[in-house]
Amino acid sequence: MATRFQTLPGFRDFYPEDCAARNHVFDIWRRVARRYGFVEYEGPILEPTELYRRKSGAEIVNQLFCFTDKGEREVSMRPELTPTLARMAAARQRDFRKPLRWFSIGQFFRYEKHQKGRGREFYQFNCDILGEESALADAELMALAIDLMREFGFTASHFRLRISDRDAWVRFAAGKGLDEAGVATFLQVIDKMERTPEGKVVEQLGSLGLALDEVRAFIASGAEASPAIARILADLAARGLADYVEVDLGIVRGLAYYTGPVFEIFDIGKGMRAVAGGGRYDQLVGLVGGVEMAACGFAMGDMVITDLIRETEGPAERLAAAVEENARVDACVVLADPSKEAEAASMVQTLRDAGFRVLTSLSSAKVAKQFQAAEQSGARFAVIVGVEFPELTLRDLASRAERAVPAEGVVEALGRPR
RNA sequence: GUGGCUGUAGCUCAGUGGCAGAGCCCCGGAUUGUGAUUCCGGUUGUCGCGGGUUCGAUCCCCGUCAGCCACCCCA
Repeated sequence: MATRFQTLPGFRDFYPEDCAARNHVFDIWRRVARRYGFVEYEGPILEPTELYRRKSGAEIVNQLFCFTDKGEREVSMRPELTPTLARMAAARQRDFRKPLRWFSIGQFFRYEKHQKGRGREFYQFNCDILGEESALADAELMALAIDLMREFGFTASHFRLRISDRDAWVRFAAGKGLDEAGVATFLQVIDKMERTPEGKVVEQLGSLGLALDEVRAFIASGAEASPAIARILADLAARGLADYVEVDLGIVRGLAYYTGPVFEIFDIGKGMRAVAGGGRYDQLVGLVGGVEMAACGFAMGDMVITDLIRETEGPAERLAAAVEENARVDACVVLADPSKEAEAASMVQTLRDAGFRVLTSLSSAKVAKQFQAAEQSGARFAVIVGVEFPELTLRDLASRAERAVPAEGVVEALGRPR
């Protein structure tokens, strides 16, 4: 037997139904982003490995799909878009009025072990505002993220957007006398605090000269600890989105380059998965592109959100409707008399020109077969072309009712293309 | 990177230390221009791969690869 090929580990085939589901997600990402006045951009899928090393450090290379190309260049399949965005924005920063409101939908690659909600290849929606320091920019992104979820069909009972602020933590740590390295260690402890046994947390904080109680008290202070968060909360409340938001200073997203407010969207089911996340990164454009530019943004991957949609009543129905619509057929033209092949071809073209989705048999199948195919296609109508042409028979495939229609009246008889 | 579970027809899965199975799907047929049901017929397997035990292994053992799940990580 010949070798059976299958996808590489962590890579996916998208059969038509999967592709329709993927496009449903893409459609909503794009629709909501445009509603907020964002414009779409795209970058290269292959970048110099150094671009990611610069941003994230040498150890990142272990998680990259990287290789040496035929020109001896060290290159990587992109694992994320932010460094590319920073380069692009910096390179032509004088060409654009600030703030930039840019979004992108693209495919990314990470050399990791494949598991639920995570593959070596995935699609990600990226949405960023560049050249704006106000916390209202952060709030705008959070509102957009919430509206994405609502557009998928989720409600406040399904998810929550949790807000934190790296600045608040840095001020807290500095007030306790921690140096830069101490702050970094401290933030990692906070990041894992929820999943770490209390005794170990006490020990870790103790080695930094901190007590668990004072850290907990700070987390409990919520918005009072951060003017930026207070501003964001007020803005989101004014938009009527308060129900979707909560302050949780315990949220600390891989704080490598975040410099201010950060946020994540979590599903409230037992999964408690993060479906989106982002924050402010005012230093990164300077680091990568050499031009100082304030920036904030967030990303949402396709795998977790699609899992969540399929598991949730409401969003799942919207997805199913989109998949069904994708495969919809309006009419099948049935050739009942072989001598009318040319007339049938002409009829097919006329209907397609009018915007209908039309199928017809590509081989000389028996009429019974053609009807069976028509029924299985899900078409609403069969248009029967036979000896009586230019008179046609229009058959409603669901009700099985037939009526005679002149050839020139078929487009009208079918109604409007959807 | 660590551990658990699973690999048998295109799909979902039975099965037994002694000839490889079912359902579904797919294809063809049941005479003239109408779909369902039904009936008849048909295709497809290195039983994931490699080794070991055995007279004989799809079955037992070891390894390996792949998938799923949990942990680690998560820009």
